[in-house]
Amino acid sequence: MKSKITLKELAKLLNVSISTVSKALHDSPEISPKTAERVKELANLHNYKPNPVAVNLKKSKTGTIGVVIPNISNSFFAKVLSGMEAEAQEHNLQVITYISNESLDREKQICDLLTSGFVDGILIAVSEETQRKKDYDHLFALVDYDIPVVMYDRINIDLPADKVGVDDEQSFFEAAKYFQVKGLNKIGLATAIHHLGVGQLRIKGYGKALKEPNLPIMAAATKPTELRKKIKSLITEDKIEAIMCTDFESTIMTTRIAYEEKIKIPEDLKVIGYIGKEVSEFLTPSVSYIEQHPNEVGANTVKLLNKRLEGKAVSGEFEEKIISTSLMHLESTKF
Amino acid sequence: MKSKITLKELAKLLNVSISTVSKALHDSPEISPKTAERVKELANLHNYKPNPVAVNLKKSKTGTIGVVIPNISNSFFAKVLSGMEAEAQEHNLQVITYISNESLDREKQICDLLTSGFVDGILIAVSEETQRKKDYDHLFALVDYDIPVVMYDRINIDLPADKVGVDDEQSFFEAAKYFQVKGLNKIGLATAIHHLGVGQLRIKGYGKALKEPNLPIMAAATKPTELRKKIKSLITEDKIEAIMCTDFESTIMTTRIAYEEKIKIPEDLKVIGYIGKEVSEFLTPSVSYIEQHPNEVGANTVKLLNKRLEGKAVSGEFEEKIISTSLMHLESTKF
DNA sequence: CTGAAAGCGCTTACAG
DNA sequence: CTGAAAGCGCTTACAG
Repeated sequence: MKSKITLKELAKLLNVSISTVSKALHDSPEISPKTAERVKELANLHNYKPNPVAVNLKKSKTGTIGVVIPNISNSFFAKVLSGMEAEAQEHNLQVITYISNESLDREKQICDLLTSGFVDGILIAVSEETQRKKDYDHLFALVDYDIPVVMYDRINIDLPADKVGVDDEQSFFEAAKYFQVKGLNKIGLATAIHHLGVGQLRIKGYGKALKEPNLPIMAAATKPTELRKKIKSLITEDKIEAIMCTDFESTIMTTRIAYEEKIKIPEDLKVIGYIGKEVSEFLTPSVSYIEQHPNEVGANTVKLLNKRLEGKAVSGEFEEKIISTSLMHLESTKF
Repeated sequence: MKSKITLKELAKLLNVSISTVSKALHDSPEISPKTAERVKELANLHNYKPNPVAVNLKKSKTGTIGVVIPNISNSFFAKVLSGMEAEAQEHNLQVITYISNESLDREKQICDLLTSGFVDGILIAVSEETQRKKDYDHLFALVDYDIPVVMYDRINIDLPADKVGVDDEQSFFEAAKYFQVKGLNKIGLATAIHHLGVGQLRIKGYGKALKEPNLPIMAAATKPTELRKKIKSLITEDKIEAIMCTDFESTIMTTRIAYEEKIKIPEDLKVIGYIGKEVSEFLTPSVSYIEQHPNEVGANTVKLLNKRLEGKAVSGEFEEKIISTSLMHLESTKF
């Protein structure tokens, strides 16, 4: 790499000391306007930029934050990352990504790596496997290490850390209520993520809305073939009038099965799904969905971390921020 | 943050010099086995890890690479990033992400930031706007700055840099040939990315396969409403027998229009699209697609950069690696 | 107003 | 075999 000019070299060219150059560039009042001018001019000419590694060593920080993402192909997380990146820019933080691929082992590796001092703080959504096995030791290790941690989205772990979540329970409570108000009684639910905290919250919201004579009717399975069978049964045998899907897989599988079984959406079956706008809008028919505002989730996560990094948060006290969802109506809920 | 133990502190505890500790931990032959043992034991006890910022300052590098991503919600790029991250781990490189949101201005900002020394090398897929306006000055500035750059996916720019691309042209040539062998004559193409290099390559491949009496029949538009009208015309008026779609939008829009127009896929219309597996498999019907092996693209991009960072690449000579695609048959190409 | 010195935490050539 | 010294590039308290 073309060797960048350093303070030392600028100092030599100007026949002043390194301290003077550094102070001049920082607009220190100690420096005479004349010298400051000279220094800045030459610095500009040579396009001087302080070496961030040196600055960080001096300041005992890294200027970076680590983001642990379970699955970047999940468009929710992709958008969360985008929101984080944008917000991080505002605070001059660089975002280092670590992808756990929903694996506990990988997540542990990453957490171990993160204690090496690569980052000033950590944003994490735990992996599916972590939640299933309820193995949180590595997370507590992180916190014990006194490195600021903010959990996002998958936050139902009793960890002393800031958290940013989505109002999962409320979203499905409202969705079910919407159907009830419209006079529907047989409202089903399909889920492939009942083992995840967010899935459980969504199911809980649905359950709260359903009281006699509206009993919960659920299809829950992780294995696609299993789920398919159960959803099919809901649609064809239980003859539900509406279905709420907790995740991408169950949503798109539901539309698929309805198509195969010649059940018309929305005429015979209303559908609300957890699915991104880009896909939802193009489905046939388009599927009404819960908008989770992932950009907001990402931005708020970085904001909480930054607050802590800047020492504006009370040590030992933690914030929990919940982002409200919006129910977006497309064709699949047309009455 | 709990202050991590340093070499200095270890040295004091052991009553030896800092140099000795450092050498012992690096298995230097200069150090007696006995001392080495003592040092390592205490280091382990205190879970000593060298401060990466200090090490990097010493070695005049950052240990990080910057990845510029046009749009992380595009699942192709999301998977590329995943491949990069995995490969970077292998080489002990941290991946810093920068998302340009397909904006030229943002891309310029990022490139400017990247010359500040945050990263050792850069992986970039240029934004749509950059390609449209053919404004590449900031990219040349990067190269002139002597920071290693590897372009990926969108590589049709005459920049002296390593490149990793997808065999876009060949993919559509083969797809068209497939239809021809099956005896189809009226093969259409739909595209929302004809202004992008990769789009042009796909169209070119399609065009090469089509010779009299099979004339190209194309629907090309960036605006959704415009594209919709054109695709509809292809399907209903030109009565094409097969359609090839260059991107997610045109693919999913095509299935949507076919559904609305009651044109049956695959009976009346065969479809091949550029679309990810996760969505494709769940569409109704499922859509045959071009698999681009994004993980491979990502991994190879990092490999090329790493080769250069390690000084194993010849300065002034650049490699171009093309990843072959695979045509994946699902329901939409059933004969 | 300017500069010498110390120091962030490490590595390594050199002296003993 | 061990340690003092220099240095990576910067910042800043202190002396003059």
